[in-house]
Amino acid sequence: MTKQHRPTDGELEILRVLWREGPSTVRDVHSILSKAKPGTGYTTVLKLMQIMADKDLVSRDEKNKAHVYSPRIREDQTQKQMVGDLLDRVFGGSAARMVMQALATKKANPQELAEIRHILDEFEQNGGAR
Amino acid sequence: MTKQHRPTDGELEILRVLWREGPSTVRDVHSILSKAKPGTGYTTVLKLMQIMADKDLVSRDEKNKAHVYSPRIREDQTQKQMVGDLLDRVFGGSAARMVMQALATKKANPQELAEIRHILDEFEQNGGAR
DNA sequence: ATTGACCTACGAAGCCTTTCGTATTAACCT
DNA sequence: AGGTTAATACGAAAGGCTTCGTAGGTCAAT
Repeated sequence: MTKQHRPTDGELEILRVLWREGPSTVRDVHSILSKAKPGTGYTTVLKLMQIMADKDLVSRDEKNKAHVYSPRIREDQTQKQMVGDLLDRVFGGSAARMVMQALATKKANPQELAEIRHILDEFEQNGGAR
Repeated sequence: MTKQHRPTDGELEILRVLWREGPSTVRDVHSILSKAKPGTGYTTVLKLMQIMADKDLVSRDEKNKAHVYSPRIREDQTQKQMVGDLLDRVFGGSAARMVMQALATKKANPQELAEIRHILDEFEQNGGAR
Protein backbone atom coordinates (compact mmCIF):
# COMPACT_ATOMS: atom_id res chain seq x y z
CA MET A 1 0.00 0.00 0.00
CA THR A 2 1.72 3.10 -1.22
CA LYS A 3 0.96 5.80 1.27
CA GLN A 4 -0.92 8.46 -0.67
CA HIS A 5 0.45 11.98 -0.91
CA ARG A 6 -1.87 14.84 -0.21
CA PRO A 7 -3.27 16.13 -3.46
CA THR A 8 -2.14 19.67 -4.19
CA ASP A 9 -4.55 22.59 -4.23
CA GLY A 10 -4.88 22.52 -7.98
CA GLU A 11 -5.35 18.80 -8.07
CA LEU A 12 -8.02 18.99 -5.44
CA GLU A 13 -10.00 21.53 -7.39
CA ILE A 14 -10.03 19.23 -10.36
CA LEU A 15 -10.85 16.16 -8.33
CA ARG A 16 -13.79 17.96 -6.81
CA VAL A 17 -15.19 18.63 -10.26
CA LEU A 18 -14.69 15.03 -11.30
CA TRP A 19 -16.32 13.71 -8.15
CA ARG A 20 -19.33 15.91 -8.66
CA GLU A 21 -19.70 15.70 -12.41
CA GLY A 22 -18.36 12.27 -13.12
CA PRO A 23 -16.04 11.45 -16.05
CA SER A 24 -15.21 14.64 -17.87
CA THR A 25 -13.08 16.10 -20.58
CA VAL A 26 -10.54 18.81 -20.02
CA ARG A 27 -12.90 21.24 -21.64
CA ASP A 28 -15.67 20.29 -19.22
CA VAL A 29 -13.44 20.80 -16.24
CA HIS A 30 -12.00 23.99 -17.57
CA SER A 31 -15.32 25.59 -18.25
CA ILE A 32 -16.49 24.82 -14.74
CA LEU A 33 -13.34 26.00 -13.05
CA SER A 34 -13.14 29.17 -15.05
CA LYS A 35 -16.57 30.12 -13.83
CA ALA A 36 -15.29 30.21 -10.28
CA LYS A 37 -11.91 31.60 -11.26
CA PRO A 38 -12.02 33.60 -14.47
CA GLY A 39 -8.76 33.74 -16.33
CA THR A 40 -7.92 30.11 -15.73
CA GLY A 41 -6.01 28.97 -18.79
CA TYR A 42 -7.10 25.95 -20.73
CA THR A 43 -3.67 24.45 -21.15
CA THR A 44 -3.03 24.97 -17.48
CA VAL A 45 -5.89 22.67 -16.64
CA LEU A 46 -4.84 20.24 -19.34
CA LYS A 47 -1.31 20.02 -18.05
CA LEU A 48 -2.46 19.52 -14.53
CA MET A 49 -4.75 16.71 -15.54
CA GLN A 50 -1.98 15.06 -17.52
CA ILE A 51 0.22 15.14 -14.47
CA MET A 52 -2.58 13.71 -12.39
CA ALA A 53 -2.86 10.85 -14.84
CA ASP A 54 0.87 10.22 -14.45
CA LYS A 55 0.41 10.12 -10.71
CA ASP A 56 -2.59 7.81 -11.07
CA LEU A 57 -4.86 10.28 -9.38
CA VAL A 58 -7.11 10.01 -12.41
CA SER A 59 -7.52 7.58 -15.26
CA ARG A 60 -7.87 8.58 -18.86
CA ASP A 61 -9.97 7.20 -21.65
CA GLU A 62 -8.37 8.01 -24.98
CA LYS A 63 -10.97 6.45 -27.24
CA ASN A 64 -12.24 9.79 -28.41
CA LYS A 65 -10.30 12.75 -29.57
CA ALA A 66 -11.14 14.61 -26.39
CA HIS A 67 -9.90 12.35 -23.64
CA VAL A 68 -12.21 11.56 -20.78
CA TYR A 69 -10.83 11.64 -17.27
CA SER A 70 -12.16 9.85 -14.22
CA PRO A 71 -11.07 10.06 -10.59
CA ARG A 72 -9.11 7.09 -9.36
CA ILE A 73 -9.35 7.91 -5.69
CA ARG A 74 -12.57 8.19 -3.78
CA GLU A 75 -13.85 11.38 -2.29
CA ASP A 76 -14.62 10.00 1.15
CA GLN A 77 -11.26 8.30 1.34
CA THR A 78 -9.49 11.51 0.40
CA GLN A 79 -11.52 13.47 2.91
CA LYS A 80 -10.66 10.99 5.60
CA GLN A 81 -7.01 11.14 4.74
CA MET A 82 -6.86 14.91 4.70
CA VAL A 83 -8.80 15.41 7.86
CA GLY A 84 -6.64 12.84 9.63
CA ASP A 85 -3.60 14.64 8.39
CA LEU A 86 -4.82 17.98 9.71
CA LEU A 87 -5.79 16.39 12.96
CA ASP A 88 -2.24 15.20 13.52
CA ARG A 89 -0.44 18.18 12.12
CA VAL A 90 -2.46 20.96 13.69
CA PHE A 91 -4.51 19.54 16.54
CA GLY A 92 -2.18 16.96 17.99
CA GLY A 93 -4.81 14.32 17.40
CA SER A 94 -7.57 15.94 19.42
CA ALA A 95 -10.78 15.54 17.48
CA ALA A 96 -12.72 17.50 20.08
CA ARG A 97 -10.55 20.52 19.64
CA MET A 98 -10.87 20.32 15.91
CA VAL A 99 -14.63 20.11 16.02
CA MET A 100 -14.69 23.09 18.28
CA GLN A 101 -12.68 25.21 15.89
CA ALA A 102 -14.73 23.99 12.97
CA LEU A 103 -17.90 25.15 14.63
CA ALA A 104 -16.32 28.41 15.68
CA THR A 105 -15.49 29.16 12.07
CA LYS A 106 -18.81 28.50 10.46
CA LYS A 107 -21.71 30.15 12.12
CA ALA A 108 -23.16 26.90 13.23
CA ASN A 109 -26.26 26.14 11.27
CA PRO A 110 -28.81 24.51 13.63
CA GLN A 111 -29.64 21.80 11.15
CA GLU A 112 -25.99 20.87 10.87
CA LEU A 113 -25.68 20.75 14.61
CA ALA A 114 -28.50 18.23 14.63
CA GLU A 115 -26.76 16.17 11.98
CA ILE A 116 -23.60 16.13 13.98
CA ARG A 117 -25.48 14.98 17.03
CA HIS A 118 -26.91 12.19 15.00
CA ILE A 119 -23.46 11.14 13.89
CA LEU A 120 -22.33 11.10 17.48
CA ASP A 121 -25.25 8.87 18.39
CA GLU A 122 -24.26 6.38 15.79
CA PHE A 123 -20.70 6.38 16.94
CA GLU A 124 -21.70 5.73 20.46
CA GLN A 125 -23.94 2.88 19.47
CA ASN A 126 -21.38 0.78 17.75
CA GLY A 127 -18.40 2.10 19.58
CA GLY A 128 -16.93 3.86 16.61
CA ALA A 129 -16.14 0.61 14.86
CA ARG A 130 -15.69 1.06 11.24
CA MET B 1 -6.35 42.85 7.32
CA THR B 2 -3.72 40.95 5.43
CA LYS B 3 -5.22 37.58 4.76
CA GLN B 4 -2.85 35.09 6.31
CA HIS B 5 -1.26 32.39 4.20
CA ARG B 6 -1.35 28.84 5.42
CA PRO B 7 1.87 28.05 7.21
CA THR B 8 3.87 25.37 5.44
CA ASP B 9 4.49 21.96 6.95
CA GLY B 10 7.90 22.90 8.23
CA GLU B 11 6.67 26.16 9.65
CA LEU B 12 3.85 24.43 11.41
CA GLU B 13 6.17 21.99 13.11
CA ILE B 14 8.16 24.86 14.48
CA LEU B 15 5.14 26.86 15.51
CA ARG B 16 3.83 23.88 17.41
CA VAL B 17 7.01 23.72 19.41
CA LEU B 18 6.89 27.43 20.14
CA TRP B 19 3.27 27.29 21.18
CA ARG B 20 3.94 24.43 23.54
CA GLU B 21 7.30 25.50 24.92
CA GLY B 22 7.07 29.24 24.74
CA PRO B 23 9.90 31.50 23.53
CA SER B 24 12.79 29.33 22.41
CA THR B 25 16.15 29.39 20.73
CA VAL B 26 16.95 27.60 17.53
CA ARG B 27 18.85 25.06 19.54
CA ASP B 28 15.83 24.39 21.73
CA VAL B 29 13.58 23.88 18.77
CA HIS B 30 16.11 21.80 16.94
CA SER B 31 16.72 19.44 19.80
CA ILE B 32 13.00 18.83 20.17
CA LEU B 33 12.34 18.35 16.50
CA SER B 34 15.28 16.04 16.02
CA LYS B 35 13.87 13.77 18.66
CA ALA B 36 10.82 13.15 16.54
CA LYS B 37 12.71 13.25 13.26
CA PRO B 38 16.35 12.24 13.68
CA GLY B 39 18.68 13.63 11.07
CA THR B 40 17.07 17.05 11.06
CA GLY B 41 19.86 19.52 10.36
CA TYR B 42 20.52 22.41 12.69
CA THR B 43 20.98 25.00 9.98
CA THR B 44 17.84 23.77 8.30
CA VAL B 45 15.82 24.70 11.34
CA LEU B 46 17.73 27.95 11.68
CA LYS B 47 17.04 28.97 8.11
CA LEU B 48 13.40 28.13 8.42
CA MET B 49 13.05 30.21 11.54
CA GLN B 50 14.83 33.12 9.90
CA ILE B 51 12.38 32.97 7.04
CA MET B 52 9.51 32.82 9.46
CA ALA B 53 10.81 35.96 11.10
CA ASP B 54 10.87 37.65 7.67
CA LYS B 55 7.27 36.61 7.18
CA ASP B 56 6.34 37.84 10.64
CA LEU B 57 5.19 34.42 11.70
CA VAL B 58 7.55 34.74 14.63
CA SER B 59 9.34 37.56 16.38
CA ARG B 60 12.95 37.50 17.38
CA ASP B 61 14.73 38.81 20.41
CA GLU B 62 18.38 39.47 19.57
CA LYS B 63 19.52 40.64 22.95
CA ASN B 64 21.49 37.50 23.61
CA LYS B 65 23.87 35.74 21.35
CA ALA B 66 21.39 32.93 20.82
CA HIS B 67 18.30 34.67 19.54
CA VAL B 68 15.00 33.88 21.15
CA TYR B 69 11.99 33.31 18.94
CA SER B 70 8.34 33.72 19.86
CA PRO B 71 5.23 32.94 17.86
CA ARG B 72 3.45 35.96 16.46
CA ILE B 73 0.26 34.18 15.53
CA ARG B 74 -1.96 32.40 17.97
CA GLU B 75 -2.53 28.70 17.95
CA ASP B 76 -6.31 28.81 18.14
CA GLN B 77 -6.46 31.39 15.40
CA THR B 78 -4.26 29.27 13.18
CA GLN B 79 -6.32 26.22 13.90
CA LYS B 80 -9.46 28.06 13.04
CA GLN B 81 -7.99 29.30 9.83
CA MET B 82 -6.71 25.93 8.72
CA VAL B 83 -9.83 24.05 9.57
CA GLY B 84 -11.91 26.62 7.77
CA ASP B 85 -9.66 26.28 4.80
CA LEU B 86 -10.01 22.51 4.73
CA LEU B 87 -13.73 22.80 5.18
CA ASP B 88 -14.02 24.89 2.04
CA ARG B 89 -11.42 23.11 0.00
CA VAL B 90 -12.42 19.51 0.61
CA PHE B 91 -15.80 19.43 2.24
CA GLY B 92 -17.60 22.15 0.36
CA GLY B 93 -18.35 23.86 3.65
CA SER B 94 -20.20 20.98 5.26
CA ALA B 95 -19.06 20.82 8.85
CA ALA B 96 -21.19 17.76 9.49
CA ARG B 97 -19.42 15.80 6.82
CA MET B 98 -16.07 16.85 8.15
CA VAL B 99 -16.89 15.82 11.68
CA MET B 100 -18.03 12.48 10.38
CA GLN B 101 -14.77 11.81 8.61
CA ALA B 102 -12.81 13.02 11.58
CA LEU B 103 -14.53 10.55 13.82
CA ALA B 104 -14.17 7.79 11.26
CA THR B 105 -10.43 8.30 11.21
CA LYS B 106 -9.68 8.35 14.88
CA LYS B 107 -11.22 5.54 16.83
CA ALA B 108 -13.55 7.80 18.68
CA ASN B 109 -12.58 7.90 22.29
CA PRO B 110 -15.78 7.95 24.40
CA GLN B 111 -14.53 10.78 26.52
CA GLU B 112 -13.89 12.85 23.45
CA LEU B 113 -17.35 12.10 22.17
CA ALA B 114 -18.71 13.49 25.41
CA GLU B 115 -16.58 16.59 25.04
CA ILE B 116 -17.88 17.14 21.57
CA ARG B 117 -21.45 16.81 22.78
CA HIS B 118 -20.70 19.40 25.37
CA ILE B 119 -19.36 21.75 22.74
CA LEU B 120 -22.53 21.25 20.73
CA ASP B 121 -24.61 22.10 23.75
CA GLU B 122 -22.82 25.35 24.20
CA PHE B 123 -23.23 26.21 20.58
CA GLU B 124 -26.91 25.63 20.69
CA GLN B 125 -27.35 27.71 23.79
CA ASN B 126 -25.88 30.92 22.53
CA GLY B 127 -26.52 30.37 18.87
CA GLY B 128 -22.92 29.91 17.85
CA ALA B 129 -21.82 33.36 18.96
CA ARG B 130 -18.28 33.40 19.91
C1' DA C 1 46.39 35.68 22.33
C1' DT C 2 44.87 31.26 20.54
C1' DT C 3 41.76 27.66 20.47
C1' DG C 4 37.37 25.57 20.49
C1' DA C 5 32.55 25.67 20.87
C1' DC C 6 28.57 27.72 19.38
C1' DC C 7 26.01 31.02 17.00
C1' DT C 8 24.07 33.66 12.81
C1' DA C 9 24.10 34.86 7.89
C1' DC C 10 23.89 33.67 3.35
C1' DG C 11 23.86 31.50 -1.04
C1' DA C 12 22.66 27.85 -3.73
C1' DA C 13 20.88 23.45 -5.13
C1' DG C 14 16.96 20.29 -5.67
C1' DC C 15 12.43 19.47 -5.96
C1' DC C 16 7.56 20.44 -6.62
C1' DT C 17 3.59 23.19 -8.29
C1' DT C 18 1.55 26.23 -11.38
C1' DT C 19 1.31 28.65 -15.50
C1' DC C 20 1.66 29.36 -20.28
C1' DG C 21 3.35 29.47 -25.14
C1' DT C 22 4.18 26.82 -29.06
C1' DA C 23 4.06 22.81 -31.91
C1' DT C 24 1.65 19.03 -33.62
C1' DT C 25 -2.14 16.14 -34.66
C1' DA C 26 -7.04 15.03 -35.63
C1' DA C 27 -11.78 16.12 -37.23
C1' DC C 28 -14.92 18.52 -39.79
C1' DC C 29 -16.92 21.41 -43.39
C1' DT C 30 -17.39 23.28 -47.98
C1' DA D 1 -8.31 18.79 -51.03
C1' DG D 2 -7.64 22.80 -48.21
C1' DG D 3 -8.66 25.55 -44.37
C1' DT D 4 -10.50 26.16 -39.88
C1' DT D 5 -11.34 24.62 -35.34
C1' DA D 6 -10.19 22.09 -31.38
C1' DA D 7 -7.58 18.83 -29.08
C1' DT D 8 -3.08 16.91 -27.05
C1' DA D 9 1.97 17.06 -26.11
C1' DC D 10 5.83 19.22 -24.57
C1' DG D 11 9.20 22.32 -22.76
C1' DA D 12 10.31 25.81 -19.94
C1' DA D 13 9.94 29.55 -16.75
C1' DA D 14 8.70 31.37 -12.31
C1' DG D 15 8.00 30.90 -7.61
C1' DG D 16 7.95 28.49 -3.19
C1' DC D 17 9.78 25.10 0.20
C1' DT D 18 13.44 22.53 2.16
C1' DT D 19 17.98 21.29 2.80
C1' DC D 20 22.69 22.01 3.53
C1' DG D 21 27.52 23.72 3.22
C1' DT D 22 30.42 27.36 4.20
C1' DA D 23 31.84 31.65 6.07
C1' DG D 24 32.23 34.79 9.72
C1' DG D 25 31.35 36.47 14.45
C1' DT D 26 31.43 36.06 19.61
C1' DC D 27 32.55 34.26 23.96
C1' DA D 28 35.04 31.85 27.43
C1' DA D 29 38.73 29.17 29.07
C1' DT D 30 43.32 28.02 28.76
